[in-house]
Amino acid sequence: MAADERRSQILQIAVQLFSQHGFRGTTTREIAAAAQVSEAMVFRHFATKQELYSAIIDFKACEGGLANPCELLSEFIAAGDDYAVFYNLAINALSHHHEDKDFMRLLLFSALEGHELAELFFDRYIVHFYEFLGAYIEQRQKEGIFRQLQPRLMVRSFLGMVIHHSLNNSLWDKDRRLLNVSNEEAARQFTEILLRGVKIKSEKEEV
Amino acid sequence: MAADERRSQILQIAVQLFSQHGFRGTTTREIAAAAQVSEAMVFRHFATKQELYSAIIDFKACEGGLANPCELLSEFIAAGDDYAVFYNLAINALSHHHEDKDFMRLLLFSALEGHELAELFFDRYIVHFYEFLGAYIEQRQKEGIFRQLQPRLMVRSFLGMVIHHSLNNSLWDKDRRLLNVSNEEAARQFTEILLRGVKIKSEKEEV
DNA sequence: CGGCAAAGTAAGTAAGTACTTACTTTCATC
DNA sequence: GATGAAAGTAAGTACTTACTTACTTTGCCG
Repeated sequence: MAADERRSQILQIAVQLFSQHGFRGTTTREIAAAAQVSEAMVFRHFATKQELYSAIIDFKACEGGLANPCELLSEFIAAGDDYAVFYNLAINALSHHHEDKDFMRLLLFSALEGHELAELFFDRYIVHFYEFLGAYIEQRQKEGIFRQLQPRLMVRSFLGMVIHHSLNNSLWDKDRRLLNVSNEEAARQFTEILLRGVKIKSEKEEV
Repeated sequence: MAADERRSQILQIAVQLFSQHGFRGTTTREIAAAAQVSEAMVFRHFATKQELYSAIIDFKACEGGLANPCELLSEFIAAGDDYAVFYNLAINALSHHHEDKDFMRLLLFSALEGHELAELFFDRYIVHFYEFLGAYIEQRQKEGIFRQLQPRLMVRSFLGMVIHHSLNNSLWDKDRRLLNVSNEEAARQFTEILLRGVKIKSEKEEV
């Protein structure tokens, strides 16, 4: 097998194992066995276990666990369609989380274990996202559509509903004993609650 | 030192270490060193590392990381004061999370690592909490105060805002670069957003 | 005091751990 | 078909891990 081929194979297997058991809970032997090569092969491609973990950061972060929301949302923002902005944000996040559970686990593990992935992801994505959505909210406030609440606290409220829901689904309530709703239904309700909660007057009043 | 005294000392130290580094990331040697006893002493009190971890479950779960909300909220529920119900719920949770960060980390680690604490906590507290608050919401819907949304999805929305906020504060945004608000302010805004979002008519319209 | 159980330890053990070394296989190119 | 570099491995190394054993100290009660 070609070098870079093997390298990326090992990397993908490592992603799975690290996301399932964390950095300290995953052994290089396990990684080698899962990739069906000798341990020495792993260390030929990644000098240390830490370097392998760092490579995962680039791999996963570049893959774009959270796709740039600017492009996704720009048309709805231009149209001033608040519902579409938040609904699409939610549905996009929820389905991403559902499809790539490894990434969420990886992120949580790295935050708990204090690895750099957590910080890097925060700086590279979360901060920008708060700026982006915060700016939009501020504009809607100036336009007299949204109430004068702290924009970033609105961002946090909405992200909270969405992310907490994903977290629950993939960590505690895997068999949906507690709450079994489709992503669409959840996204719709989160959006409705937020918009009714922050808009100055609700134009529509359907149930 | 008396046996049970030492036992609980080791236990408390183990809580700290396990919550900081997880089960696999914490060694029995570290625990012994932190308690300033020999490793053999640890194994006299807890036959295995796993047993020590299980003892933590009982210790922390009984300590009541999430105090029974029924008592806390019953007077506001009786008075029909929705704002007080949700505000007090939020402020109580936020300050608990702030004071006992170990517990949240322990819970997250155990969910990720697949230990029994996660399941036990879910069964013993979360399920009942959803039932309790869900029932209240259902009643308010029958009284024509709340809109006909899925009660448990409302619970999730509100818990999402609160818990996600705590999680952010203690995992990613420790220095409050992204959002720096008091617990009171956060609780107030989460409550306002939820209640405006789910009530049929908003009686008050102050900014 | 003497005795004795409980509190405590030093120094192990066997099975991991990350990582290395010294060697063999594969295979495209001249 | 010979050659040489890259792909691959078996068998280590030095150290850590959870857990044990055989022993010493402490303090209380008659």
